[in-house]
Amino acid sequence: MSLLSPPPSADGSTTYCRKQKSLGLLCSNFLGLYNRDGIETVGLDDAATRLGVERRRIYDIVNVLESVGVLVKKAKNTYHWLGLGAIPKALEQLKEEGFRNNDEHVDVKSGKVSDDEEDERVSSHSVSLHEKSDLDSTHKTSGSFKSGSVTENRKEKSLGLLTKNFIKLFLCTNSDMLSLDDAAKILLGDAQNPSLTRTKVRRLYDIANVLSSMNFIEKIHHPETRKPAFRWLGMASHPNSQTRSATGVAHIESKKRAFGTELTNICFKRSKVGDQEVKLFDLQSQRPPIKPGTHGCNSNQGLGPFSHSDPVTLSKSCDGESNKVNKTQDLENLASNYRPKYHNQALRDLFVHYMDAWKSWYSEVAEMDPVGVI
DNA sequence: TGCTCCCGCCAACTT
DNA sequence: AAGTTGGCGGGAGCA
Repeated sequence: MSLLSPPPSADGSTTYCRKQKSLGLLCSNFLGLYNRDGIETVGLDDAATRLGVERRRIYDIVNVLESVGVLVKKAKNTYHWLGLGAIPKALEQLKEEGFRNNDEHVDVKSGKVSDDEEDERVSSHSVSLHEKSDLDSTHKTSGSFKSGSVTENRKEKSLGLLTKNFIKLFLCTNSDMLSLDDAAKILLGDAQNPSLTRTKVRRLYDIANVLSSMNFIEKIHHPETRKPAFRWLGMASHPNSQTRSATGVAHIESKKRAFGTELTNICFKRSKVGDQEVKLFDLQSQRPPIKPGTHGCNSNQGLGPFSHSDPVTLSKSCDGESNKVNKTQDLENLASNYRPKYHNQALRDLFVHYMDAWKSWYSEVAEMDPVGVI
């Protein structure tokens, strides 16, 4: 049975459950499947078969993951797996790109601007693009595309580019929270065309679900407008960060669906599952289910992209003190293995900052958690 | 009832 | 020409 196949219910039939099919869950399962030692390539057909979904959905996941550096296209149907360790570097590049493009912004403005930027100008929302940083545009990133070509147009609207731009909004601004409306207006098509905007918002939901399943962002509600918003967790994901709990954000433990944050493969009945929802198997951590309301092994999950435990190095959680030591060593090995060799002092400092933050967070978690669990 | 977002059509693109 | 990729929007699930 594939990972996403619905189980038979008591009467032998299978009940359709939308959550089982969510991109967020698919992403978690995808990472659970491939995020381990020895994985070098990912075949799209293989992934689709093993995850029990059609290829189309794999494209969605892969495009978003490629944007954050987890994998890179190698050949037709094949991706090279870089792993979660490549994420910090990818984020740094996005951040750098965002700021760099912001510097070039004047030049961009004088010429043709991307639809994103154009959108920004016609948009009535309050945040200027200069404050929000620039967004990627194929006009700048590729000279090989003829201006106005179908290819360029298609590329401009790609899910991958959209993902990068979405992340840049968080990385290159002071605010760590974006309302759904603002994000859509900044990132997506013609704000004066409701139809186009609606379409683009759908894509934003797709991206947000994947990113939230990886704990890059979380869905919240704006404290004033109560409108849905996304909050960036990736760069400030440890408890020491004041931004995590002291922003005054109204954390609504959403009674609404939170696609992408669910790791539930199983849903016996549509709705009504609610609090009694049973997590049969947490693929993300490769661990048995945790009852709702308890913390146990999962108490510290969900703190940024690092939190997506590598099944190989972290799956032995809950095994006691010796594993805590092993995990620390694993993490240190991981950090040293993936430590970028920055020649840029600023980047080096930034990386050191992240490492310190991570160590600080980890040691705090280790102290809080007597059973050696992340 | 509006928000959310899965699904699959089909056009663009690649081999 | 056949296969791959992925934009797009209809419409169903859900609160």
